[in-house]
Amino acid sequence: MSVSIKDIARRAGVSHSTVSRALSDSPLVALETRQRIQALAREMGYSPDLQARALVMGRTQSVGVVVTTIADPFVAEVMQGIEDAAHSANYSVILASSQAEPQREIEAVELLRAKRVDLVIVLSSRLGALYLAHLERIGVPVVLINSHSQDRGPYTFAVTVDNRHGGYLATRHLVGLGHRRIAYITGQAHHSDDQERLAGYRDALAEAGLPFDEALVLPGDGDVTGGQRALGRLLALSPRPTAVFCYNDRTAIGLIYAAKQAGLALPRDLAVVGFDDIPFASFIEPALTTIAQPMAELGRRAVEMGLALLAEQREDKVPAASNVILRGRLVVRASSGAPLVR
Amino acid sequence: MSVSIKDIARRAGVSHSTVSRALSDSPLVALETRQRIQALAREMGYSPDLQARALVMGRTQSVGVVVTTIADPFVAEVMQGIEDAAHSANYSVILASSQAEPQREIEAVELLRAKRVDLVIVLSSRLGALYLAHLERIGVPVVLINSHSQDRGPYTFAVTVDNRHGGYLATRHLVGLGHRRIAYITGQAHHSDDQERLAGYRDALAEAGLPFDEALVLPGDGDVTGGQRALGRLLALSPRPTAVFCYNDRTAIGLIYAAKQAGLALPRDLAVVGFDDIPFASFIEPALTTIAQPMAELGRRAVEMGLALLAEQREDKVPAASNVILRGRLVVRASSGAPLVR
DNA sequence: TTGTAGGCGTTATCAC
DNA sequence: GTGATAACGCCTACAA
Repeated sequence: MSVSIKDIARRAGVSHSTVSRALSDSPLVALETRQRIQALAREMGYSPDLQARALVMGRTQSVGVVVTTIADPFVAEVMQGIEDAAHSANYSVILASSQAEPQREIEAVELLRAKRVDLVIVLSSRLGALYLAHLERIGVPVVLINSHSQDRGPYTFAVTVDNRHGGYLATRHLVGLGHRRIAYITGQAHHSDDQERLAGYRDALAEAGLPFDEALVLPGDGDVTGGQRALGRLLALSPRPTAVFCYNDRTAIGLIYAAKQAGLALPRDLAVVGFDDIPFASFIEPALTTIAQPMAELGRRAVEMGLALLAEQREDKVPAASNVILRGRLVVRASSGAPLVR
Repeated sequence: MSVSIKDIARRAGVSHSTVSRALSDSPLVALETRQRIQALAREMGYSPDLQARALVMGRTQSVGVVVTTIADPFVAEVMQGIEDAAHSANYSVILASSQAEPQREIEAVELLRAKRVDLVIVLSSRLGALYLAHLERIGVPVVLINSHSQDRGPYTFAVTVDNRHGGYLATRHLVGLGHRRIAYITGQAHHSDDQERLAGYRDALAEAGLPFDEALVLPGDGDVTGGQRALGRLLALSPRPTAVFCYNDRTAIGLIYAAKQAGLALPRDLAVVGFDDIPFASFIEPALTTIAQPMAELGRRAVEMGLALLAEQREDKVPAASNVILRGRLVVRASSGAPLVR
């Protein structure tokens, strides 16, 4: 079928080991033969079998990525960063998506293990301890992106965005505009990202000497629909909040959509701040003020950290790496409005 | 490192071939031993090495996907469909992104070839004949999604959306609302998708007995910025068009954004129709009327077609498959407005 | 400077 | 029923 080093060896009248050496440009083989063989290989359309090589080398030069769904702009952007960094390091990317179904999550990990990837990156967030244990049995470094886990194995690390700081920035911005009653719409329940953003929200309130009011924390689900549904509860509050910080942009977009349908004038009647800065945040009306996550960078850093861990693991060193925490930045657009006049 | 069938064989006191058979549940091995070995394998945390298996089986059970960038909502949605179908068929997905750089496009194909993927899916659209030739040297079935190519090899097929029909639907919708001067904003130059959508636009005009006016075809670039820039030329036309059909949603979003900034009231001053129905099409203001492409289905069908081709190739049959053309559907939202009163 | 031989983890084809 | 043995394509001691 496909041409192998043996085929080349036969045509070149040398042994296959000489071909192998020549193709890896080994100085052990005479320059003349080396070039002759390389030319021949090109002419014959040789393509090395990476699997065969991986089998003997004990490394596949590939990184496995577990996502819930790739059809999420946030995930896709991070993926872009991963692909980019992997490519630079001469690694390839194997994608496994779990659709957030526990069963498929296990299958995904099992697949990556069987593929003998050198490194696993998980971009799922909601991983239980059991799942994590399963993940670590795979025996290669694991890097979690924006996912928390208290007890990790020795080669498991995380790259996260500083949620608490982001929540603080968002809320401080609203406080700075003069808002006193600021609501928060949560993401999925019991999600640590959510807890941290909420903590940042409380930090900013405390700093401004504003009381924290449990009633201003409204449940969302991290998606557009959650934002839409939250509007009703928000309008029912009395006095009505003048501003709202949303767990993420999708929630904010849903909220804005519902608010406009309800006849509110934004941002005058309600200032809105999101989180993520997904690609379309600037194209909704009003354009969304948000905390920009360095998505591609999250991906890049995860790969870099993983490769560093891999190197250390190979030398049996205790990993010197530590978790990476990147800060997001406040992007002010129209949805948070002008300073409040009272 | 990792436990192999030989390790299991040693512990079970049998030969490694028996273990191999037992693990594939072969009836050749006694039920009792079979179960004993399977239990042992589970206990020892055995994971089959897919590469070793692939080496001897001559198939990797993996599909390679070439994209320009995964950080494009359209691409991501199609990818979702691909991953889904691949998973169902017990195939894994290897992602290679080209960033639309010719150099990396070649590298991507080379990588997939070296990985010995059983099937390649290309989602890039702007592929030259040279690139295609390179692609076919890989020797496995190739399925193009939304990409055209006049001369293909025997195992190269395409899954496309019916661009002409989509362009027709979009334009007919505007005609039906009473518009007589309808502009078209193109995508990237010389892109066959673009030519086809334009052809559909002309079909609808012709059907309605409206003249085709070259001056109403304005250059875009397939992205948001192209739409933004097109507004100026559109406003300079006299008489000014009352409606516009855009090559894709991103173009339409850019146009709408610029139009609002210029003080136009949409859709009253200008009715807009896009193409794709990307996730946020319904959240911009006014919500975008568009042609919905069955994105996930494009991906699924590509995988199915590829696997069918693979089966035929293995039996050395002339492929019975033919290109698949899926129709998009018109999704009417606010941006195309109410019927024109004149 | 080159060739020979062994092995990576599988499956498959023989014998027994 | 089970066990040797070869083979897949590659790399790498070790020998020559």
